[in-house]
Amino acid sequence: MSTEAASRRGVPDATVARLPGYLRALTAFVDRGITSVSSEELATAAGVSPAKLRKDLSHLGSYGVRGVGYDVARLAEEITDVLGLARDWPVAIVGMGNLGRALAAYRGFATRGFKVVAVLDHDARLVGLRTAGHTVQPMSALPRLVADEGLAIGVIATPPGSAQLVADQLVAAGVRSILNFAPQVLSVPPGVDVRKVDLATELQILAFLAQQRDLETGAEAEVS
Amino acid sequence: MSTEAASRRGVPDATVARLPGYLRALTAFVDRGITSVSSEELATAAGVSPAKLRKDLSHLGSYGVRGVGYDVARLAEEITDVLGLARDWPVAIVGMGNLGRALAAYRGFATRGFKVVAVLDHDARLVGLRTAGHTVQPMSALPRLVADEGLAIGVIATPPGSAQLVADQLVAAGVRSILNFAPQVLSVPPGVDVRKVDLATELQILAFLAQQRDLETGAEAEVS
DNA sequence: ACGGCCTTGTGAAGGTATGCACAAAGTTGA
DNA sequence: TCAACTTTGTGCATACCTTCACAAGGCCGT
Repeated sequence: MSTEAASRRGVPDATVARLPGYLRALTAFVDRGITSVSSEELATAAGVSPAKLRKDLSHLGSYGVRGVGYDVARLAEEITDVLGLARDWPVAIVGMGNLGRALAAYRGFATRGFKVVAVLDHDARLVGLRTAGHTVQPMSALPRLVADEGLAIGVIATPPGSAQLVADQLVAAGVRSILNFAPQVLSVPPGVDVRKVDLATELQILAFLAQQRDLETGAEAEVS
Repeated sequence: MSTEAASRRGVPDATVARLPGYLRALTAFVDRGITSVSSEELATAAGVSPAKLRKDLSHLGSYGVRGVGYDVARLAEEITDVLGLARDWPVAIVGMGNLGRALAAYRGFATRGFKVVAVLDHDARLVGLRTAGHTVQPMSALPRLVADEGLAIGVIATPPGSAQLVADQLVAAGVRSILNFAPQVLSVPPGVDVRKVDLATELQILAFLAQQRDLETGAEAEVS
């Protein structure tokens, strides 16, 4: 894939991608007052197999007790630590269209280690408007946000045509983590991480699976 | 068109996940009036390596010409066909909160093989309201939508607490493809496909990568 | 007609991820 | 104290994915 592929700190990429799910399941157990879980219970709650869960957790160290299971609070803290969520990460959302406003209003940030410190838009007509408790700022505010607020993560919620420009501006300001909602491949220098969330891609994969299902069902019907 | 069923069944998951990206890049080439591309050009536009692209396309059959490249229109048509996008898939969006409304207003559906045939909400107070050209319908409308409109894909944009219930209702009505935006593991019977889009998970993965970067930079500084 | 030049398609190799099965290790109860 | 029980952690085998390197194959100029 990108620059440094494989595993960092010995934790495989596939495992890292599942850790947030484990953390969410653990948080739910905490809320229900459950203090200890087996790999089977946690795996079910997270939607994976017990073997996979144990293998994943083994990459973080030994935090379970044989014959008993895992201490919910301790494991949650360990995963929080590994993911780097012990502190809050300042996030800025760029692009105040429908999606940008919905993201700005999303309440899930605060409880999961993130804090929206600013919302921005390239369009001067939107600058100054208030939405979801934030005043829309111009792109020129980026350097100050990085310097004063420690802005570390940029969320791109613009139309695809503006996404690369916004990415360039984020990178120029010193942001090195980007979450891109625009259906557009971004080119960024080494040392900058980009992750992509794409509705159309997911739907198209579902369409493929659905068609596959229909074809196979038809084939079976023919055989029998 | 000739070797359909046989070759498509063997398309690896990882390849299927990249096909939408190739299709998008090809569409962009069509718009620019370009009729032929090499694996190198297409790979760059899609953000993958040329070798990976060629291997992926080889799973669909031989649609390139050695020494020349790929015919843009023909390859786009082939991928459209493999993904099952030759026809439009009827989609319903459930949950008219901020995210649901943003999704309902998203214009990318129509051009990519999907058609929003209905938006629904469990809350009776929202039923009847108009948003983005649709009238919000109650959940009880689902069976009719499946029967009359051929509804095939359900998008869940509800709070996590309602997601499982909505999934159950979708499945009961006959929907077998679900795109879940709620941070909640869904349990569905065999034969139903669920894909998940989760903002918080993606941000947490970015946080992990950012922390690794910081740690490694620090470590290098110590060494030198 | 044909040799030179390109780019595809693909075997082979290496690397990752997954699932199985069981030994290791801790707990519980008598 | 100790034996029986439970569940973790992990070695191994397998499947999957990616990358490399090059032979196969088609076009173009002469």
